Amino acid sequence: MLELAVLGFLYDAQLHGYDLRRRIAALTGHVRPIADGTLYPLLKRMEAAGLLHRELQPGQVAAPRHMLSLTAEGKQDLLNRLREPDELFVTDENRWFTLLAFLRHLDDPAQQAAVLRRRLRFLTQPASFFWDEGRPLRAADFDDPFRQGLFTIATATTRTELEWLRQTLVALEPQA
Amino acid sequence: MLELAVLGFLYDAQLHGYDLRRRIAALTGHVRPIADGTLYPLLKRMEAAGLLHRELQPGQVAAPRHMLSLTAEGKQDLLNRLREPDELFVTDENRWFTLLAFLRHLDDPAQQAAVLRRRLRFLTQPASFFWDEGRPLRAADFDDPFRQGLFTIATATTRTELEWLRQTLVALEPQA
DNA sequence: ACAGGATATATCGAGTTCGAGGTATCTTCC
DNA sequence: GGAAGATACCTCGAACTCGATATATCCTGT
Repeated sequence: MLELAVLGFLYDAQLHGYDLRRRIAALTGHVRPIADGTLYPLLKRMEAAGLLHRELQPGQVAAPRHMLSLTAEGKQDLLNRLREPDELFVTDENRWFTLLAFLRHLDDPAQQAAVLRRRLRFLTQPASFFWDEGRPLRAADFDDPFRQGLFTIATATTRTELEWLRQTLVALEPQA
Repeated sequence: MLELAVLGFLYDAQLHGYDLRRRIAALTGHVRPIADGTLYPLLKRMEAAGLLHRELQPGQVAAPRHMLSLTAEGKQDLLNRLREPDELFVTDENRWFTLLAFLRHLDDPAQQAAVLRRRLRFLTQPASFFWDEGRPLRAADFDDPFRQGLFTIATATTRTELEWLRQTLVALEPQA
């Protein structure tokens, strides 16, 4: 997920690590300020893999910045990840949102639609947070307000997303 | 998060590892079937820490089951985690949902309300997925449908949750 | 003049997680 | 009778993440 976010942000603009870090923190939900010890080694790995290019820009504001940009290979890698995301990116809320943030980079509406269809398929499968003997439990099966809240929030989210998905698919698939 | 889920499920009933694994997979969103290699070592660590008790139940259905239950210390540990969750459990969607699933075990309505208030405080802070020069960007700042969808879904979710939080707080805090 | 905080990058060790592989039993279907 | 698949547990190495620690500059307030 982190790699996708790095690639996605750099597709638009050159950034330095510190800036990248703030943007990723905001995107993944203000929520999960990724550690220095995670980001900088990741950037080195990605540079070593030929996805990133690094350019030293001495003393702009404070310490010298390492301006990062995508190589041709890095751009291609981003597009591949967007076109054929791992199943986890379709099923996991956080990863799916990260993918959505950058799906516009995938230039072909048909390919964008195909990704949305995978999410649609996932969301329309029967699901529940709790099961008893193979039977899915519903909000009415609980008397505590917290699990009811869980269901209330999840249901509202799913309904909103399904509505958006269907509308957007109509716009992306002109005649079908 | 995993530890909280293990403690939460075992607070209600004895379970064996395999069953626990299915329940956790369903709760964390069908989405993230945790690996054997994660769960079993975790259970061993928790047993070594005195949180779990293990009892061998030979050949019920297939291989012998290790029925797990909470020790007194394990129950206390769950209640502590629910009463004073780390900040990440308040801000990260997945963790917060896990916490919500078991908040009923915390018997005191005042303590439950205090936890909900922390979430309320977090959700009412200004937030955005994207920023430009310190200014939060809004849905209208984007012309691609995917980022607009991101905002649409997030807004709907937050509104639903805020409504639920406020209603539930009224019920939990009788006169205040 | 100097402290504190933001900017900016980096490394290291400890702890976690994943994925692949292994073992064994029971049930179902052909 | 045998294969396949679900049940049930386990270990190991590779990879990753976090938190602590370090360094250095610039800006702001006192």
